[in-house]
Amino acid sequence: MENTDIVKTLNFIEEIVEEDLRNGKNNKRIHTRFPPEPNGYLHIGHAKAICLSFGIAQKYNGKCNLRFDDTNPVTEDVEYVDSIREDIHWLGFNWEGEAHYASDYFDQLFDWAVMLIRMGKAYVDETSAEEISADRGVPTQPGKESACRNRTVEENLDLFMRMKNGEFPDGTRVLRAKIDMSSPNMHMRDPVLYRIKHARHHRTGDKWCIYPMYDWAHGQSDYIEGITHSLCTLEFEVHRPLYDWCLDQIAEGDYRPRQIEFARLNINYTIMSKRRLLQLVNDGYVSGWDDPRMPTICGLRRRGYTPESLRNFAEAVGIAKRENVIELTFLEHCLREHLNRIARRVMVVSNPVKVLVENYPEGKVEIMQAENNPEDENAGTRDMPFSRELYIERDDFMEDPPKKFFRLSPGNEVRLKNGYIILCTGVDKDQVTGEIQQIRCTYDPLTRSGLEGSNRKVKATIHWVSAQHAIDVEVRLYDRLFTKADPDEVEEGKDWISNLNPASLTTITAKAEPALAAALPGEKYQFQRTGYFCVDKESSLGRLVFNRTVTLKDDWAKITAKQH
RNA sequence: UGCCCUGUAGUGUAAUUGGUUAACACGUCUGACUCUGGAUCAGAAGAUUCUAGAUUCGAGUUCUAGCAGGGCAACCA
Repeated sequence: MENTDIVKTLNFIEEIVEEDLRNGKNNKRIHTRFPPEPNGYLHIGHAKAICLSFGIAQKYNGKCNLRFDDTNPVTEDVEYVDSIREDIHWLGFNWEGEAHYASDYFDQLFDWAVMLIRMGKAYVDETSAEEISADRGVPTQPGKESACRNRTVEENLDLFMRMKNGEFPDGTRVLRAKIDMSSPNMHMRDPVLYRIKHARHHRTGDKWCIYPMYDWAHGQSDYIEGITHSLCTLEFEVHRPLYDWCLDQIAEGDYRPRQIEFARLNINYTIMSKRRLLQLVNDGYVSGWDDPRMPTICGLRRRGYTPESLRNFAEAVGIAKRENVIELTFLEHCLREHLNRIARRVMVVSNPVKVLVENYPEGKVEIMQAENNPEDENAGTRDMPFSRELYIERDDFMEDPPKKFFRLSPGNEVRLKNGYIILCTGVDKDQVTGEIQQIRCTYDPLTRSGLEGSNRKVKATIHWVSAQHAIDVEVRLYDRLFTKADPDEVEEGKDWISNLNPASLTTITAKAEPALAAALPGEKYQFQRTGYFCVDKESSLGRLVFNRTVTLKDDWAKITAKQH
């Protein structure tokens, strides 16, 4: 009776939020944001961040903005903007109001930069990029101050205006903050605030030829939007002093957004870097961003993942600052948990072998009733034709079975799910190759599913389809993209590409029960005893294509694996 | 060698904020049940809480010193 309630503990960010709430900080407002750069597709790591920032807002009655961090026009594109919006909605989240863009704030950011110059805290530097980099020094040694560091305010103002007006070519000048060239934090060694890029921006067009850097844009954007908790991944930890510094220069009053960092998601057998995902696409290792093997949200969607399963995964994985590698099998567990509840069951034989039921009348067809989903009593039933010639899975028969093999073998009985109990009487083999061409059986008419005679104990139940009624479908069997848990673990001279799994996609033609003929793209099924599958977007009524989302757990496979 | 962050079963996350027997989930192993070798149910194994000191009646939690891992030296975000 007592102590059965498991109190859901808070993660460290929720603790901070609740403490801020207790202290009445920001008038008890909670406002987060998700700030993707539109230069690639969202992946499951972003899904974690999305669930966090939107989830915190939901939980504490706050708001969450979507803001495109579009300060670098040369890598960014509207194609990505659209996909990002779609993916967030698909995951089940809605941002507050309209989507925001850092580029919406370019005017304000510029004015603040001018203000900074007037305060003597920023200067135009015409040192080359290489020299600036060299002068910044190394972490263990202080940097060297630029010769431009002590220009007059007037000179800086004039130069900055001319930068803005397009008088200088790309890369010839930057605006730098004047902070501390000997800071142990490299980011405080007079960071670049603006650079010249004569590039067309996807939103502001040709209005600007100078663009703010991340550090000069991000905190200010948070500030403008009234963000209270700005959640980001660990690599921005060292930026926080700069984030705070920038805000202190421009902020009036007490309000400050607060940056909090958490550890990014890593999953074994998986890569998450945008650069590498792009390489997989560009070099043709996968068919596109939404290839079902990709960890992108659109790839997972096409693979058959559900938003629920991804949200549950993000919740279960938790939030902390410690580096982590989640097991891919855990993601799959979260997936199965949901699919088990919602997927309609059907029978599909992927590697068929013919069964002849010798004592079943030729030409006779019976209609069997099959439960659509034992986990959902409202799912109803469907009809399955039964006849004299059937297909079963080749793996479900063994001529000379080992001890723990419970399925069909000569002299043994097996139950055909929703059908009859059959007894194997023999096999017909190709005389030359020895390959089994047909399995001979007899059926017991009293054991039809639902009849009393069927209540007999039989060791195993297998799936089947009626040969004359079955339809051919294309099935794409997907497996993990990499052969190594850590794709970076490579021999001398090789790179992560060499760890790509050559068997990550196998395409087969399978025999499906006729009820599947009307399957529509996106629909999710459980092929009984095999796995979860969804109808691919390339599928059509005449030519069905299924993607294997994930296999069912398979204890038999575990047993056989152990014997080797 | 500078600065910052992080070290808790195989994996991830907890631990009433210094309180006694370190919890939960996944995984692993047993068993039960089953017209999916799925699902479900019951149980078990598995941790010197990175190490060594210190403070304390009491330390996973505080302090010091080490060690290990990660991050930081883009006109990327």
